[in-house]
Amino acid sequence: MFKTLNIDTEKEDRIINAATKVFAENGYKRASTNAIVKEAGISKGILFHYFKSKKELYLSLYEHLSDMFAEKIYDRIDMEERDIFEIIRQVSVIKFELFSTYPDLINFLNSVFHEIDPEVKNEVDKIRENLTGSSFSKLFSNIDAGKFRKGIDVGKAIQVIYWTFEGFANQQQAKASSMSVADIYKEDILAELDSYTELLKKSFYK
Amino acid sequence: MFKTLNIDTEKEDRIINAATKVFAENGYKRASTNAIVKEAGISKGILFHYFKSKKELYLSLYEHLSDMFAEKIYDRIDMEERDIFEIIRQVSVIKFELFSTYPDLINFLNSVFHEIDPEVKNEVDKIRENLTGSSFSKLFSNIDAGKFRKGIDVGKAIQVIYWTFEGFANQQQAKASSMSVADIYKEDILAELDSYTELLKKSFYK
Amino acid sequence: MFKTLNIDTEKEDRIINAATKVFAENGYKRASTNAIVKEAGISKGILFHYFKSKKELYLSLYEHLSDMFAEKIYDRIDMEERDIFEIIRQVSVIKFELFSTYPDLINFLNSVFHEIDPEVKNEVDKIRENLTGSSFSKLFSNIDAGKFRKGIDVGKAIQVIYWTFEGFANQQQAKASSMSVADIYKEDILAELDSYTELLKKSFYK
Amino acid sequence: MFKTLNIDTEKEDRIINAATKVFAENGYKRASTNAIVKEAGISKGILFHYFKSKKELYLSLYEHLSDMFAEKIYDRIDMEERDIFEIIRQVSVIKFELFSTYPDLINFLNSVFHEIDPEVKNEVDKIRENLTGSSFSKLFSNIDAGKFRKGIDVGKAIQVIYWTFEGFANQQQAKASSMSVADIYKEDILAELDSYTELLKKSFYK
DNA sequence: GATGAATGAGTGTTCATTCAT
DNA sequence: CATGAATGAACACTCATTCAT
Repeated sequence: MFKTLNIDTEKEDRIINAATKVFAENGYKRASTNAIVKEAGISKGILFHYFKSKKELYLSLYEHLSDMFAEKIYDRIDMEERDIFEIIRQVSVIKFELFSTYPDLINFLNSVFHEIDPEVKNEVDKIRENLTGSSFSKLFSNIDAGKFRKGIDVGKAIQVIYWTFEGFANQQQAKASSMSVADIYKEDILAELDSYTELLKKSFYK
Repeated sequence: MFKTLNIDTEKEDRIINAATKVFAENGYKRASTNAIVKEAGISKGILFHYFKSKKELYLSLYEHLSDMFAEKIYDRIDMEERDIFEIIRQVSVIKFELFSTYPDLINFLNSVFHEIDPEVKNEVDKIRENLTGSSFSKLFSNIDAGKFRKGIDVGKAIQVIYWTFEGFANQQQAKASSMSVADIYKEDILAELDSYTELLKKSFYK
Repeated sequence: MFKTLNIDTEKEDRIINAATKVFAENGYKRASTNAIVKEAGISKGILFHYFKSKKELYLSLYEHLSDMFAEKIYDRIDMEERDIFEIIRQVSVIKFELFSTYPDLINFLNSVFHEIDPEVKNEVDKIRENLTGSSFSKLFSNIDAGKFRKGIDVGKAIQVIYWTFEGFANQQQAKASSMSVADIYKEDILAELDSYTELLKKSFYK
Repeated sequence: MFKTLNIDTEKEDRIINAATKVFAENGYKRASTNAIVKEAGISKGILFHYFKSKKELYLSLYEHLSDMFAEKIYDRIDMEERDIFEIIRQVSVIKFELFSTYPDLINFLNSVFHEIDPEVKNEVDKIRENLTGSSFSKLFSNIDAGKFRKGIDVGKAIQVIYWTFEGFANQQQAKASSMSVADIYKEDILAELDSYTELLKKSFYK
């Protein structure tokens, strides 16, 4: 399942959504297959017919959703863009939108990122390497270094920019966890994000 | 326990160390009280005599270790220092040293930071607010804004600096998880850290 | 199935072989119909189309293989022979040969013999009575009692001879389970068997 | 448990008896820990507190009961006896008595003997080697070979005697499974046993 | 005839928590 | 204070059997 296109997409979707939600809310260990089948409206047996173990379900789901996530990003991003701020801004906007549309998806990917359960940690890391190794570098491979001021180590500057946007996203998400989803995607947030962009441009660019 | 000074400090220490280790390695849900009492060499009964539930043990431990952690930082930091890079650098160095000496402590605090189990998430957040709300602002309350170039939003610049150091620390820790502890605290790391300092100083300072 | 001649003999054979193997290795309860269909390369549905339950498959298989086994014995045995040692020796040799050729068959029949699962025990016993009741007595009905020494209870002597060969066979099989099948049928074994024959002849015969 | 004397002998006994019965009636795989705890009147948890798995329970039980069984035999047997028929007769009588008193015990040991479940087969064999290796040879080490007729291979004769009594016991037990326990230990059986003794003595002894 | 997805009761095992000693 | 035996609900997973296709 997940790897090949399936006719019974509707049931597949129900499993994906249910598992995503339950894992996102509880982490690997606490998430119970009982909760997943209940949420998906399927029987215990069929879950283990598709996935031979909870672990396999978790890892398949991670791989599937990571792929899907990357795909959604690349679908909408302008690959000709060579300004790093513009690239990261586009990514941020897409992430925010995805979060509004599929909050569980993002929450699941975040929770996988920080999962420490030894039962899955190693495999998660292995999958992550395959994915991000390629995608991260692809995203930033095309940057126009000519825009940076002389004397600036461009590689490190990119890191600083990346960490800034990451930190900002985390900060927003921490705030968001106490809001309703409806309030999250706002002009205010983008405005604040842009003020960071401005600060860093003023500092790093010619 | 933990709040009041206890005569039986030796047993208290054994519990702290055992619980820290087991929670750090497994997260809240997967950590079993059996593993903790075994590691600590105490009986099941006495653990639940001191702490009325696993949850209370977890939260008390978090509060205790957070306090201890903050204390260790403040003990060694030069509170007269007004240069933000110097402050953060000091904090970073202390963190690295603590990690070498008490790896479980840092791993526990990190795992708590990312814990999503609904059974403890809310209380963890509440405790965190109490701690960081005060300590973070105290650390940075004294910053000399005069060093920043004109037109720079100092508050945001501080955030950028903070996120940079945080991102750097995470990056190092990810690398470190595949090294032996002995190899972690090295001149190389500090040198690289300093190159980020230099980059940011060049960009933000007059 | 099994009772009537079937056109699709090839599929029938695959089921027989698969079920024999899986039941032989695991006993009734532990043997799973999944393992059988997988081994046979057939679908779940068709197995339950042919046999309405696992129990029926097991009992039919037992009956079928018992019949086949008896048939193979009677096919090759000299029915004119009236010396009990010669008869039992012939049977033993045929058994050894069958075991080399169809180890699963013998292992299955042995495992059925000792099966204690209440779900099948009664029916197994009933089938066994039908078979051995007739075949055992037929085999020994023709014995030449005149060869035995006076004063010997011939019926009991036959029992002793039978138990001896049975005990010997079990002993060899226990040894054999730690050997490769290739090493089992050997002159050594027959020589040892003959030394028991000699001992009993010397003791029971005139 | 089982290895050391326990104060709570009464509960231990309930577990032993319950497990013996359930395993005896169903074999390893089919026996359910649910049935055992119900029969013993204990909770699920405490069973797994004493024995970390069903497998460990099974093997411990086998070791314990084998020991106990051997002990009961050696306690009552006359170790000075040098006549093999007398020795085997004594053992048979004790076995029959034990079977009347503790039918589950004997049934359990028999079922273990023929257990083929790969999950326990190897360990069972290992335990059996430890036990029977020593006890069987001890029992027969003292035999008076002078009583046998010249030309008789004494070692093989002993095997024949042993297999005869074993075969007889199996035959009786097969009959017994369709009788009530009350009818089993009877003069008739011993009389028949003695007629086999007589036959073999007449044949093997001077 | 033939498939294999689907069911749900059943399994062995874990675990926070209690309580008699 | 201190112990660890005891509980029972919850867990991941299995499996004979059914049935729509």
